[in-house]
Amino acid sequence: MPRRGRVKKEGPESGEDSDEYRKRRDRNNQAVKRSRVKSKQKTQETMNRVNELRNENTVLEEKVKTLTKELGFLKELFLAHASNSVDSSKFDGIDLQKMLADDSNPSQ
Amino acid sequence: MPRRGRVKKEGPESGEDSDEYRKRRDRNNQAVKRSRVKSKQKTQETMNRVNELRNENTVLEEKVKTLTKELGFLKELFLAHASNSVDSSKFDGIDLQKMLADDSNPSQ
DNA sequence: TCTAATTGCGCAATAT
DNA sequence: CATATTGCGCAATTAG
Repeated sequence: MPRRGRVKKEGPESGEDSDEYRKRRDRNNQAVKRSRVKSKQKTQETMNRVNELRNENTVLEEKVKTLTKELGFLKELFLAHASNSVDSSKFDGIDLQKMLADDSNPSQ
Repeated sequence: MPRRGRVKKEGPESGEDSDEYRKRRDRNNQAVKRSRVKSKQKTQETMNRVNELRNENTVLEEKVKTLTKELGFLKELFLAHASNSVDSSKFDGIDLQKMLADDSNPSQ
């Protein structure tokens, strides 16, 4: 029973003509907006993350600098006072020889 | 000398009809593509930057950890051997009293 | 004023 | 079957 001008459905494509089509389009447009907002937020958060990490990095670098200076000071102090006769074997992963070496970066 | 069928310009809107209009549209479409490619690249680079910074951060944290441990070791070593009679005033920005204090984070 | 770059928006194809 | 994502073109706006 072929009714109407258009035979059956005229095609399952997205271009119906109105009514249900329009409803679907509107909902998709909303989805598109949501998706794009989300995308922009993510991008923004990533940029913020870069700044956070750069700050943490700066703090850590200063920390390393300070610790290195203090370590150098203590080494010199230690060597100046007495350079041998130590028990050691009390701290893990530390090589006394290396640590007391005169290079400014023992642990690398 | 008004030529052509349309009187003058028919309106400065973007919808001329063809020819020059089409040319402008095509050029704009190209510009849009370039702009979007660039935008995506920038986003990608930002994400890469985050990873780089996280790695640097990890390295620095390990460095701080190691230096802190070594420093603790040397302090104990120093205190165990001799806890007084030092000249100091030889290194800038270092407070010997604080440094030799028993807290594990002297410089903060 | 013109051109290129950006940006918001809707459509449709496609991915989830 | 519905929503989410994505490429694409249009037009308005911005920047140069």
